[in-house]
Formats: sequence, structure tokens, C-alpha cells
Amino acid sequence: MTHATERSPEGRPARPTLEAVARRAGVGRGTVSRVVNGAPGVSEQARAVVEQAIAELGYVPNRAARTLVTSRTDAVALVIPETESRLASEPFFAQIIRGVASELSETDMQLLLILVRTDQERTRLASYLSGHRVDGVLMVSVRTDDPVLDLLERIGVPAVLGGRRSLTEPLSYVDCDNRGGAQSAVRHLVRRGCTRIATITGPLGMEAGRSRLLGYRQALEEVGLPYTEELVVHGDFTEETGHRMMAGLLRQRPDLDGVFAASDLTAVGALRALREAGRGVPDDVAVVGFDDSSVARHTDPPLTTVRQPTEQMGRTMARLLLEEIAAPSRTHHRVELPTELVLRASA
Amino acid sequence: MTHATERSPEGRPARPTLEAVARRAGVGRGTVSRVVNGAPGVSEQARAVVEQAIAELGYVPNRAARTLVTSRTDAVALVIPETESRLASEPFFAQIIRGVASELSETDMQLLLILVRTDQERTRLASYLSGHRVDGVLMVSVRTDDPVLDLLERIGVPAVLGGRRSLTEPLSYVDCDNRGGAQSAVRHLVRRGCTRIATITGPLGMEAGRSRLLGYRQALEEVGLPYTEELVVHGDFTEETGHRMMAGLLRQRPDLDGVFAASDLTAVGALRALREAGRGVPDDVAVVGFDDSSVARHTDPPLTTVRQPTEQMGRTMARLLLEEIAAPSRTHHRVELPTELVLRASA
DNA sequence: AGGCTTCGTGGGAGCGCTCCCATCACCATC
DNA sequence: GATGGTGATGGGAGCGCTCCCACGAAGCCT
Repeated sequence: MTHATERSPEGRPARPTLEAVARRAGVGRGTVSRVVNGAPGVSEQARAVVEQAIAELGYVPNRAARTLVTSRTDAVALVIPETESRLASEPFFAQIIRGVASELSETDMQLLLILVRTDQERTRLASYLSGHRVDGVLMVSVRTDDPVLDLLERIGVPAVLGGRRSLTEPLSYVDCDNRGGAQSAVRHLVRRGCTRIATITGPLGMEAGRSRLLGYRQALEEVGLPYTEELVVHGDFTEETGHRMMAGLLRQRPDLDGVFAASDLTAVGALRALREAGRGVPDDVAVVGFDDSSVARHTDPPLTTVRQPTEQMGRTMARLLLEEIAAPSRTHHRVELPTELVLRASA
Repeated sequence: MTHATERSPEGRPARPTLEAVARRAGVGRGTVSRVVNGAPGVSEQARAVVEQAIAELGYVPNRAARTLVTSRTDAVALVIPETESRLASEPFFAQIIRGVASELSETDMQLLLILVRTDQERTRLASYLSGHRVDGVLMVSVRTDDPVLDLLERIGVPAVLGGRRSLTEPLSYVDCDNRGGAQSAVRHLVRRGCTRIATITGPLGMEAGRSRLLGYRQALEEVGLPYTEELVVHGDFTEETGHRMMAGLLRQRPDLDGVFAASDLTAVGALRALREAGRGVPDDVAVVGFDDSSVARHTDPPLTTVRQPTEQMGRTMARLLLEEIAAPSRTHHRVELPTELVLRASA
């Protein structure tokens, strides 16, 4: 009798089961299961024998079997609704992914990535989520009217958002202090002497867009500068609209001397428009962005911007989600992380 | 008798099972299973009744139960070994993810994302893969000596690499024409009159690094320019070493008039060193990068670079993997996609 | 000494599905 | 009319695990 691994008819080594481990260790299935799951009520001696057998056989629990009976899946989904190609151009998403993955890697939770682009994929996602295929859901870049979020609330899956839909977000979320960050950006422009400060907003369908606009407004008001519609143009975080809006702004208000762009990409577009218009940055017009994405360091001139702790946001989201999965409760978590103004040459 | 959903003791609606559908449709489990899986041998009539019942009950198959018996998991893993913070700074990874996700979204395969940073995580990955928890594996940014790859070969999981370990890669892979791309970059430098062309290589532990160096060498040789060790310095695709290596190069060979950087990030570092040394780009020194990552458009001057079809690579990888899963065979796939030189202002 | 917990343990039941085989109705054939 | 397909169907067995209950061996109290 050798120690040769059991083999199925085709000759591939058959994976050892709980049963096999139990037989080898000379104990019952229950005991092995308790050892594997770290459950109490196992004698030191039994535990040792079982662990030995597990090692010898190279036993790895069958996740599907476990899921079938516990109906835990040990998986969480990270949902990224990436309209356009923002995923590729904005390091934001990659950093969130990094944070989430690194927090999860210490547990044995699997990370499922779900990119949602079309409405059709949105529908699939809905049926996916109602199929209880994950223990929890992380979702970033949320828009106020996203129907998937209502679904999440309705079916009661543990969920944590990156960002929020409104100031009264009912779901758990992790956000950065968008309002405060914007305010500090505009305060900086004021401090350096700008008096006619415009803003190119983000999409107002996202709370981040609205809050950054609010921060702009509050910073103006606190120093008594007028808030005028003329100096507020609406963008969508992309470079392209940043460029177009800035060009329009210059035509409308040639006298402006400062711009707060609601994202770095928007700022990049704005810088281009300013260059084309022959305006010097920061001397004629000072520019501040938001995000501190990797382009910020490479623009000409390098961009003064508001850094948000993206990776930490991802990490926090994952941690909160794990907590909610472990101890489901009606109370939701709300976390707001601070931002930081990064001074470079553009303002 | 109402149509009310069955409920478990806690009041949460119980998910309908195959059995429930069968009862409602007045057929056996077998028939429902055949309908759900699109298997032949079901009468039109039975199919209609079953589909009706499925719709009424909102039945969604339990994946775990299915996996338990078929030992298919309907999931593939995308493994990204991201030493340092390359994931965040290089859009490469995000684009690969996009490509993979978009190809997969048309099937009902799940995408599992696995980031591997430490050696400990590497070990976990190994045990993960030997646990047969996915039907296939995608892996990018492969290093020649990565032990995980041997493991993949050994356990025979379907796998497709993004990039390859050597020119004789035994596993299936999708790569871009690194050698040809580098060659076209250097040819361009030659064409614009450069005669003392240096290169800052990528890590030579990756085939991409070696092939790009080879392309550089071949381009020189075909026009009779000498290949000298002095003009070849070794980097690792990062900005930081690009900067340091370029500075060293300038000290060593102040007469150089062209640089081929093996990545855009490296080129960015090189541009900075050149600026600090007071050299004009492209007039004193022309610079070409590789990747056409998003920074390339924003550098000063904008970077001439070699575009690789990253998203298409991701898409192709996923497609090949699905094929290998569907029809396992000993023959592996090798795909090499073309690159394209993108002319901007730096050369 | 007898009854009481307490602890460690074994193993039956069952999660929801697929696989496969036995069955049956039906029709074509000799 | 008996025979032999053929195609549709139902349901048993079993995938590998957790849950839980029953059981025996100690240890504790009165």
C-alpha cells in the first residue's frame, strides 16, 4: 500500500475531500470540518492529527460545496459604471481597485470586478445581484439617479458606495470632503489675488460635482466675492469639455483671472484652451484642478490640485463592507476622508 | 391559494429552486434543467410551460449547486502582479481590464481580479489556483522567472498570458510586436537625422524589455550605425529610473542626439532630466517613448511614442481563454498584434 | 454512589443542481 | 399484430460540505 494519490479514471489526481481527510486522520467528518473552520470544541490532539492529514493530502476545501450549504459566497463585487473611457484615463479607478484588493487580500474573499457600460449590462447586473451571487457590493462613481442603487437597497445586500448620491445617502458610503477640498482650492486662488474666479463643474448628477460647486461658492461668499452664473459653466469631468468650456468662458468673460476645474482632466483641457488663447498660466489666469491624478504632475505648467486619498478610500470601502457582511445591521456607515491641496505651478 | 412567494422563517423571500419551477410547470426536474441549459430533447410545449414558470417565479439557477456537480466554476481570474504602484500610474492595466471585461460581459463568465504584490500573496495565489477555483487564468506583465507560471503549466489550467516569458513561450499568449515597434521608433529617429541614439531599456527580466532592446539594435544595424554598450542603459519602465538613467547618460555621452525610452513613463523621466540639463527637445535631443499611455499627450513637448493596442490585447486574451476552456487542447495559441508609431512633438 | 452537566465526537440529513438510466408513448416496419 | 426503434420525460443518485443532534466519557455536585 503506497501513499499514491487517488486518481479518477482519466488519470488526473482526484482532489481530496473532507471525507478523505477524516478517514486518514481516523476521525469523523464533523471534526475535520471544525478544524478547517477554526470552530471551538476540538481537542488539541484531534486538531493535530487532522492538520497533519490535511497537509499530507494537500486538502483544499471545495468552495462550491460550502457555498451551497451556507449560502455565503465569500465573494464581493466591485461595480464600476464606466461611461466612456474614464476607466483608462483616470487613475482614480485603478487606485480604488488597488485599495479594495489590498484590503481583501488579507481575508479569503474573492474580488469580482463588474464593469457596466451599457444599459443592457445594467440589466444583467440587476439580475446578477438579485441572484445572491455575492456577499456584498462595492460601487463607485455613483450617479444620483442610478436604478441599481435602489435595487441594492431593496434586496438588502450589504453595500458600500464610493461617493454618495446626496447628502442624505441612505446606503453606507466612503467619500472624500469634496466641498472642503473645493473650498480650499478657491481660497488659494483668492489668497494669490484672484478676484474673478470661474469654475468648470463636474456632472451635477453626481454629488461630487455638486459638492465641489458648493465649496467654490462658499469660498467666494466667505470673502465677499460675488457668485455669478456667468462664471459657472458645466462640465462632466472630461478633458474635452474642459477645453470647450474654458474657450467659451474666455469669450464670455475675458477678464477672468482664476479657474477652479472640478477635475484634473478638466483642468488639462482648460490649460490647452488658455494656451490657445495666449493667456499665461498662472500669471494671467491661475488654474486649480481636483484629484491629483497622475497627469497633474506632467502638465505645462504642473497643476496645483486637490488630492483625494483614493487608495485609502478603496481600502476603507472594503473594510466597511466586510464589517457589514460579518454583522448585518440597520445602521449604515458614513465616512468622509479629508483632502489636501497640492501646490504646483499652475496657481 | 395566493401567488405569494414562499418565505423562510425569517420572512425573507426564499429563492425558488429547480424543483419549485418543475412543480409549478407540472414537469420533472430533468425537463426544467434541460430547458435552463438549452439542451436538446425538449418538446416545444414543455419548453413553453417551463419558461413561463421560470418567469413567474423569477427563477435564477444556483451557481454553487451547479459548480458542485459539474466542477465548472464559470469564472476566470485576471492576475496582475503589480510591483510598486504601476497599476495606478499605467493605464496599461486599466485598458487590459477593460478589454477583458468587455469580452467576458457577453458570456456569463465572472471576472475575478487578483492583485499580487508580495511573495506571500504569490503563495496564496498558488494554493488558490491549485484549488481549481477558476476555469481559466489570464495573467499580464509576466516576468521570465515567475514560479506561478510553472505552476500553471503543471496543473494544466487553461491560461493565456499578456506578453510572454520568451520567444518560445509554451503557454498561450497575446503580445504586441515589441521588437517591430521599437524598430519603427528608432528608424524614425534615424530618419530625422539622429546618429547617436541611446536607449533606456525596460526590465530585461521581461520579454517586452528584451524585445524592445532587440528592435533598437536591429534598427541601428540596418542603417549601419554602431551598437555600443555605452548608449544602452537599463531601466525598469518607471519614471524615476528614466530620470536617473537619462541624467547619467548625458554625463557619459553629452553628444547624444536621440533617445528611445522603452516606456512612456521612462520617457517622461528622461524629458525631465533633459530639461534640467538645458537640452532642447526635440532639437538637441529627440525622444521617443513606448505605450502611448495617457501621459504621452500631456508631456512638454508631447511625446512621440509607439502605440500598442492594449484594449484589443485584453479582448483577445479573454477570447482565446474562452476557446481553450470550451475545447481544451494541447495546441496553444500565439498572437502578436501590430503596433503603430504616433508622431507628436518630441521627435 | 447516583445523577448532573460538560466536553469532544461521529455521522445523518440535506443544500440545489446535473447526470444518467429506466420508462413510456408513439410511430414505422416486417 | 408483433417488433423495434425514436424522442420526450421523470426521478434516483450523488457532488462535498455544514449543521445539528445524539452519544459516550469524564468530571462535578449533592
